[in-house]
Amino acid sequence: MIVNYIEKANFEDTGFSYTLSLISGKYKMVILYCLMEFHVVRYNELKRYIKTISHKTLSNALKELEKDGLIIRTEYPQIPPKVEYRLSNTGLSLMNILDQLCIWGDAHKPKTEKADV
Amino acid sequence: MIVNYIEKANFEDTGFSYTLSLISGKYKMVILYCLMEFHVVRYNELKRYIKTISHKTLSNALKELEKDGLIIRTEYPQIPPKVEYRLSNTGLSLMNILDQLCIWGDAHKPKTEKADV
DNA sequence: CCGGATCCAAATAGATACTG
DNA sequence: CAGTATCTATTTGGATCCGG
Repeated sequence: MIVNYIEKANFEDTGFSYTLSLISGKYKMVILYCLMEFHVVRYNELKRYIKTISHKTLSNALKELEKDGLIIRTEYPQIPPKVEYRLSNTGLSLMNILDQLCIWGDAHKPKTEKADV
Repeated sequence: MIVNYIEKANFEDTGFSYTLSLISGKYKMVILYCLMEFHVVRYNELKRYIKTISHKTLSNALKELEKDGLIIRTEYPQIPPKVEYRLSNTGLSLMNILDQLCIWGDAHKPKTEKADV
């Protein structure tokens, strides 16, 4: 199945590119991991966890993750506002796979200055 | 293990980000799939397979893939030059994992107007 | 044939100010 | 509190010319 990618108009419409499009961007994965760790997180809480993220990047990423069905946004209509984010089941199922990328990466990552270099 | 990402300076130095850095870019995956399919491929051959890739993008991608140890470049010192590319064992081992991303993506990709294809 | 070098366009990310 | 709007900086990919 993997082979068809080349023929398929440069893999625009493949499952692989679809998956990658969900997690592309500098911070989406970090957000997902935060949600996995803390289960239910409010907007500013998330922003505090991911210290270096900007407002715009965070809010764009959250909107896309929600649109793609990986996370669930719950808004409480009150003053002051309260919004909570958490992983959907789809999001959770993706995390299992992404975890394998971590393991592979840890195994193959070049050791920095330790072993020999 | 996955949880430490948030603490780890925004996951700069994690296995996950390392893995993603290897395959980031618009065409790296396509190149890897080509090599997986055709085993040993010359530069211009590759360029013909991936019709829309530009010269610069292809050569940059190949250099990085080689530097990262995913592919092997063999140069034949002759006129005209001949250079062959193929997957390394490391590259091959990564493909197994990436294949799972394809499968997940195919399973979760929203169907577009066509029931099945 | 293989690719480097250069210049340009597009996409992505960050800083900051503002709003219900 | 939870965002949006705007303007800029950085990164990325593409087109083209040149050289061994």
